[in-house]
Amino acid sequence: MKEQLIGLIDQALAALAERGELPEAHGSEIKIERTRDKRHGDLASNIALSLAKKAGKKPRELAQLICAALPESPLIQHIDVAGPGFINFFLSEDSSQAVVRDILEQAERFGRSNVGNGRKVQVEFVSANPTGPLHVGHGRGAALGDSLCRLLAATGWDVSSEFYYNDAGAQIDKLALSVQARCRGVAPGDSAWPEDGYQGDYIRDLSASYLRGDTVDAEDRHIVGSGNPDDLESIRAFAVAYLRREQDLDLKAFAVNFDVYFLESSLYEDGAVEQTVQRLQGNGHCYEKEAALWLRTTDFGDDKDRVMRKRDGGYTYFLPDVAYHLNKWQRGFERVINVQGADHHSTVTRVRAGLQALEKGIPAAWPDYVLHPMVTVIRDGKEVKLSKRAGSYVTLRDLIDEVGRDATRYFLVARALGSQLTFDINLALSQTNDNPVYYIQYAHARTCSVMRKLVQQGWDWQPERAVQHLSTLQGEEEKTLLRRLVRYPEVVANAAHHREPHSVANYLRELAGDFHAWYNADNMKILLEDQALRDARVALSQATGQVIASGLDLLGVSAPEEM
RNA sequence: GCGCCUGUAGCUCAGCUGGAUAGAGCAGUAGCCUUCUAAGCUAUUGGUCGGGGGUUCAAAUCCUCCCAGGCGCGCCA
Repeated sequence: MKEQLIGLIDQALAALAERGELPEAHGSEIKIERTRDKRHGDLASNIALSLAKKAGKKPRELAQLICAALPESPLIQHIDVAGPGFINFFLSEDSSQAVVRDILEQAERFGRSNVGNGRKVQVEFVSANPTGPLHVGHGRGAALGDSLCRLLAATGWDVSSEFYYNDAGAQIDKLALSVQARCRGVAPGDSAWPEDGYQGDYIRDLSASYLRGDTVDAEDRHIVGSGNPDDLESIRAFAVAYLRREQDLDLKAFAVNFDVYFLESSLYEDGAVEQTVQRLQGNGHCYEKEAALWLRTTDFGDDKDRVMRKRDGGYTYFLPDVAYHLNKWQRGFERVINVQGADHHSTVTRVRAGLQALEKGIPAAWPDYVLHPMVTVIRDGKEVKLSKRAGSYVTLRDLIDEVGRDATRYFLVARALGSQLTFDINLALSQTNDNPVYYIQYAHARTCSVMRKLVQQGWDWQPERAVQHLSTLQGEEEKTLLRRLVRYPEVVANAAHHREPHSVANYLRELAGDFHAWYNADNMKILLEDQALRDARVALSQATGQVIASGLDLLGVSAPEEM
């Protein structure tokens, strides 16, 4: 739609240039925008304002000239020059009514596009350590990452979702020691309790399970606890599997799936970590200092150099991170998006610097990061503290159990990325207008209810017949709803491009509002005796239901048929 | 101290990347169910867009300096 209008304006400008009314190479990009106010038409261009100076004419005068030079088009009903010199386009009714036909024909494909053109993109998210259950912060990452995957897939990308499983390193040692201590009856606070040990109740449950000799069936591993408190290796393997299984269950309850689980330990096993060190040293970006091996990341924009190999010979987390991202690059992902909590933002420059030092031709801004601040949870107006170590804790699963998956996902994804998110449990539980999840789902359920009632009354409805009567959709509320539906493909495309799922959530709330307003409008009834009117209104209702269902699916929220 | 993020109605937040009179929901006020789901609708009150300066036809949006809050600045991840 926009492209077609831009084409028309381009033709007009060329015609004016030919007549000498405009300089030949105006060099201004033609922009078309959705108007905010209905009185300004459907679309508007500021081209006359931005060209006025170069043309040596007053903006309104220039706008008039452009309008006069615009070719005729069936899309356009009429054109206005308004305000300081905007050109407002009022689209013909046919063009907005036609969206109903498009939606009914394309069904769930409506709104999808192919800008990605089958290119590969990887989205890494959650990537929680197997040292405890997932908390609400992970939930935000999961909701964002999964929605982002769906948006990218809807715009033609070949998406692979990945969970980086941090099953090696010091945190895991700490976990194993904490479990061992519990096995031996040592409790947090005792003198024998390991420093910085994990204190949560789940550690106690875990050790009891280990001592019983339980079998753990996780996604990728099956382990039997030996029950021997002295066997730290056995404890470690059991604990990792046990917590892995817990996280699998959390993610399943959240309806989040990953295509690939990548184990950090595999980077050690196949020598990738060692090769990465050698490559970095070979490239001359390393030096030894105080018995540690450093990478000169300051050569690549970092504010200080980083240790790769510690004095004790172990690697810092940073090095496997670089090896991991090299692996992603070698797998052919030209585009990688890492979704992380903002508390990890210092890794961004570090990982990129490490990749640059490899001298593999990786772009300096690769990979992309989506960083989200952490989540605070409030209940009854009071904050619920999150602390894994201390064990007072709102897990993701607690939240799903209490408020449901749909509400949890919606609230975690509906806020702008950069904002600190306050999850209000009471709000998520409320079943009124305050709660946008129910508001949107209710609109969808109503469209389904209309269809059920239609069948009950013995009428039939066929999309092919119905679309012939779309011109009867003349009410103000109907026009508003149509205008909203027309926008859906742009909303999806923009949300994917800017990596902002929340704009889909906002759009759906507005769409649901337009639908409810129409449904409740004076003298408005969908299921009328008059077949032409009934056909058209059912078509509009069905189209709205389809777009709501598609949009909710992008957020991972269900669209119930009745409530 | 340095870096990143945030500041918009009493509250929770949008604001389509520079456009026209800054918008929703909640809360407040006044109305709407013998009619397709009232988990809904209609009307209405409410603003120095944190503050100052700058850029231009045009700034909540871009630049700059302050103020306030969050996060980070480990041989932790």
